[in-house]
Amino acid sequence: MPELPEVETVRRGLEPTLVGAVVETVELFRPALRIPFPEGFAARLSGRRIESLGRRSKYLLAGLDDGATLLVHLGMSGSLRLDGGAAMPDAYHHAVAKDPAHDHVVFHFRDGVRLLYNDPRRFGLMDLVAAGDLNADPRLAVLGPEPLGNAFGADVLDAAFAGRAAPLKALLLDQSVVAGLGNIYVCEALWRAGLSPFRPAGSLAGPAAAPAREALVRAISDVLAEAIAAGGSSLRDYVHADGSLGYFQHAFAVYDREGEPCPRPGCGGTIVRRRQSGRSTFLCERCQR
DNA sequence: ACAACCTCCTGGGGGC
DNA sequence: TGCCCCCAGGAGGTTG
Repeated sequence: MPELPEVETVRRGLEPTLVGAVVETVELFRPALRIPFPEGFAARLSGRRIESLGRRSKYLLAGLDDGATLLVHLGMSGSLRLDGGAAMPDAYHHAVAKDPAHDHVVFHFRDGVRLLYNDPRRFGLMDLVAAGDLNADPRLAVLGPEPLGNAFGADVLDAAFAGRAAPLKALLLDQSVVAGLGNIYVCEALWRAGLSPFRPAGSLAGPAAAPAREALVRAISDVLAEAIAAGGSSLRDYVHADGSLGYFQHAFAVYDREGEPCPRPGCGGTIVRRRQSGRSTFLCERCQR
């Protein structure tokens, strides 16, 4: 589910409560999500103070006071919700849609504060990475640059696209090219840049395509920044840490908008849905080339 | 190396 | 109301 803007929204929602908090106990209701929980997961977390809450791509990274890192990925349908505690507004308890059947992990903190990990499809994962070089973890080591960071730019795309016959969309979904994009934001960024998801990536390499690459970089950065500002997109399962919803889905130009008019001024095209390597792609075939 | 599958899992929605 | 099929925001693995 959650792509970079949703994970970042969750991170920001959790940070004020979690940083400085001490884990009292952890309840596990199943042996595994996408992968098994590591040996002694609950015991290793118990008593640990959370020193930081970061994000890399779609991973949440909770730095612990023993130097280890709790790594959390929400997969397609995972969510993290805070519950309880004196600081929690009453309204919160009404906003949260309770779904105890899929609350697979509950972290208990002081004063009755709980953090619930809910994930109907169980494509998410949690793991503990021992103290040391976090970026050497194989899951993080393969990731490309953060799309909102200084290391990402048109030159990165030039190198990634050169000589590639794969469609543009496939490379933007490749987390080793640029980290954090998923189906929604790739569709949206390509529409903004006026580029077809089916176009061979190699056609965007080289000096002649530099303006198109610049437009694409701008489109990616803009759509992600706007989505974060809107609290992400809530489709099916995604909710904020406080149970409220994002609203960037209302700003989609193409995603899930099959049959609607292309919002580009003067275009006059219609949004279509196409099958691309087993997944849905939304685009306007009139203005995306 | 690269590109095109396939798979993990469950729930919601549409069609009949 | 019920059933069946299709669909879903990710990503790692396998196959040619």
